[in-house]
Amino acid sequence: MGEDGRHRRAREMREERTKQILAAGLQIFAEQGYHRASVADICGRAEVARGTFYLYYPSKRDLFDAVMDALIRDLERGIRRVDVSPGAAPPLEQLKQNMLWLLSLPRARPEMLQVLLWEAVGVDDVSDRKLASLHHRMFELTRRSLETGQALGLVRPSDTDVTARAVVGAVKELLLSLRVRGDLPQEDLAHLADELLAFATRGLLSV
Amino acid sequence: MGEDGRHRRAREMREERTKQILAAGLQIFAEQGYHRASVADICGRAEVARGTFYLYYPSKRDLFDAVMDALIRDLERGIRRVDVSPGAAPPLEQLKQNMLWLLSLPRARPEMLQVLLWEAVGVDDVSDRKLASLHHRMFELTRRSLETGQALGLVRPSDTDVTARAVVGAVKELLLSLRVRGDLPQEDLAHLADELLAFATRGLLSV
Amino acid sequence: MGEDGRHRRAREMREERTKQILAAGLQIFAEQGYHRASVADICGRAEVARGTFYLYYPSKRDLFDAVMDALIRDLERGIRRVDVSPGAAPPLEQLKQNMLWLLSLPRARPEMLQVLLWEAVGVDDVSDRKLASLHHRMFELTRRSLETGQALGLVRPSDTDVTARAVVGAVKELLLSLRVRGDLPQEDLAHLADELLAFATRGLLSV
Amino acid sequence: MGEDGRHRRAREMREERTKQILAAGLQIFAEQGYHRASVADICGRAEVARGTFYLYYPSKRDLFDAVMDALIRDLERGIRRVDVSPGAAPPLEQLKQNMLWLLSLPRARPEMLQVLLWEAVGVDDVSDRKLASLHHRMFELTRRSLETGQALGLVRPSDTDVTARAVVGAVKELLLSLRVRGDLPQEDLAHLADELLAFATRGLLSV
DNA sequence: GATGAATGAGACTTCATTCAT
DNA sequence: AATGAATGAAGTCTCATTCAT
Repeated sequence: MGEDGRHRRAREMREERTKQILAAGLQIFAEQGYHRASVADICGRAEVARGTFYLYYPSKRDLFDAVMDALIRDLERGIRRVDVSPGAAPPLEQLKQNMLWLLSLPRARPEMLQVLLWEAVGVDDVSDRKLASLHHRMFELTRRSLETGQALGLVRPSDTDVTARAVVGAVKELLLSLRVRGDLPQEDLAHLADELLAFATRGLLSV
Repeated sequence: MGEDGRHRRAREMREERTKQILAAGLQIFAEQGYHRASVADICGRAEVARGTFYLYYPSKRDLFDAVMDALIRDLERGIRRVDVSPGAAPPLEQLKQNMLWLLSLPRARPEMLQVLLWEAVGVDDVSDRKLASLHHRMFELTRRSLETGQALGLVRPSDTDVTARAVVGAVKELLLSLRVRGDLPQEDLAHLADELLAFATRGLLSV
Repeated sequence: MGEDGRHRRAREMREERTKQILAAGLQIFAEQGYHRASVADICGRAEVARGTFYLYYPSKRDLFDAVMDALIRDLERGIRRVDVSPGAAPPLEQLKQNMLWLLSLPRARPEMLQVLLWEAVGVDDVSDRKLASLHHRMFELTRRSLETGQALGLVRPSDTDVTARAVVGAVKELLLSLRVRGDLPQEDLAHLADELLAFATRGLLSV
Repeated sequence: MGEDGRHRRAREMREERTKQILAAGLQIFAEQGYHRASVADICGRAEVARGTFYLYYPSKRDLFDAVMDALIRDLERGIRRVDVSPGAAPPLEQLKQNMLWLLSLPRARPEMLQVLLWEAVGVDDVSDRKLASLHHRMFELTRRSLETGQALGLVRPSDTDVTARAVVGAVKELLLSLRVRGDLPQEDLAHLADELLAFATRGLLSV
């Protein structure tokens, strides 16, 4: 139908614009943080007028929510739950894959980490809850993995509530420290992952 | 003599007020973060007029700096460098003492952690630099301890650049997660410290 | 074409608003002086919101500069340098024309004189420099005219540094005194000009 | 009486302090103008506490009034009315004396001129009225002198309303221009006075 | 009387959001 | 749908004046 085609076209353009503003928001929020970023900045980057902005997002706050939601979705999409079914790759190998993917983020998606690990922190209650919730899922994923490992006899008995947090914290910290050093060669990522896994699996003590 | 006394009195009162406003700022910043906290809020908490505020701090920004400086000073004061001279307590014991002290902070100084680990993040370049600097010192402290441990044969060979970050991250994460649960019994702290140390020293794998 | 028209229209409206606020500023500054005039007053007179003001002028100070610049431009535009080329009107006649134009200002542009001769005095260093500069140009114009007159043998020898100032001062004073009497008939202006010129040319003494 | 002595002493000290603050006010107002001068500045110069200020003057505004009043009194005290009684010095000589005294002011009392000719201009309605009133007395003095001169046949017929203003303006202008050049030798004053009187008596034209 | 810390009204300015075109 | 000029609430900071000591 002509009607349908026109409608579809309109919808597609609308989605296009929505994404365009979202992308601009991501960039600006990553560069300046929520408070220093002005709606004018974002419109400038998105190359739309200030009024247009409000046709697509009800407020600066809502755009920030959308940016966070998109980042969180992308982040969680990349993480593979460890598969312990018979025939799957060894759990440690799977872990390392996850680790490598995470460690690739500072290079591949620097603004993602800049926003999720830094600029979104303490913005307001809503964003804090979003972060807490993301964090909680990462933590639970880790904790359940550890418990599975314990059930399989791979992981020594421990308070997974504590150790899962320690693991999550170690990873976050490494990502945070990579966030600043702009460029690091791919080979190093493997080294980092190895070191991190060695630390997590065998600890620091010799023998 | 009388002159001296009057001067001393005046100075003391000035210091008192300075601290009073600092304390109010700490509370308000911890509760609301830098951006949502208004000078009026802080004055309300400190029970002084708005003009009074500016007799003691040149601006809201400067008060925030002072708050951060005080917190960082308190934090670093509490951390004891591990003493490896003969006759000192065993290094792990010393580490555990540090850990226990840190883990007591969510209870003893909840606003300290709220500000240093959360609200000060991403406020502006100055506060970010302060945090980065604090963080760097913590990291270096840890890294040097690990290197000392390696030299003594206690710590297995590893890239201390990575492992030190992992350790710092694990501790930060635990503090961050304790920050929200207001009340936790003293005995648990020892358990947490033990678990954390066990994780860091022996890793996760069984055997 | 349509693009051009829209742009031109927008530019015109912008210039209109700029002038509208400039005019309001002139009125308010003339009525109240720089310090008692608030941005709110000016916006009230211009019938725009406070925020609108800052779309057109970066600050109250800048508006005052713009007001002064416009007044100074208008003032200097009205003054004709005396033409001594052969065939030109007699110098005294030309002087009288200038004088008449100046003397018309209290009626035609009362706020101009109110601001330039009164309210801008002592506002701050920038405005003082602007006034000094205007004043200097008036003085030099007068001094050079006197020197030309001396070269032509029309003006008696004298220290033109002194006499030029005296002339400028006499004119300023007359303008200042006319500033308050709102209404005076046009014919009087000719009388004033005649008296002033008679004073300046022949002095006070009889014979 | 002891009582009397104590009271007198107290009164004298009060007057002393009053003058001390007045002097500080004069200096600060001359340096910075009314609006930029803060009560704190004045107290600093007077070496009294801020509270003390208000024991002697009800407000900054009132101090400014007092400063102006003192300056105006000093100024008018120095001006001698031309004495036309038989046996008195020739009127022009008396005029020159007045002129010389006025021209000595930029050196002798620079702050007086700075305040009366510049900083007090446009401060507010009260100070404007004071200036207008001073000005009016100077004008009337001049006008009556001219009329006396006309009655004696010394001064040519003219609209004294205009010429008196011209004379006052010329003098003011010269004072204003001297205000800035800090140092000029005493002999020059005579020259200036001569030039000014020559201008006023004989005008500019040759023959 | 002297002090100076405290007060709070008031000014300027920013910027998220609205609205007429 | 798109524009961008206009809006005005809200926030920071200054400084003349008051008041407890």
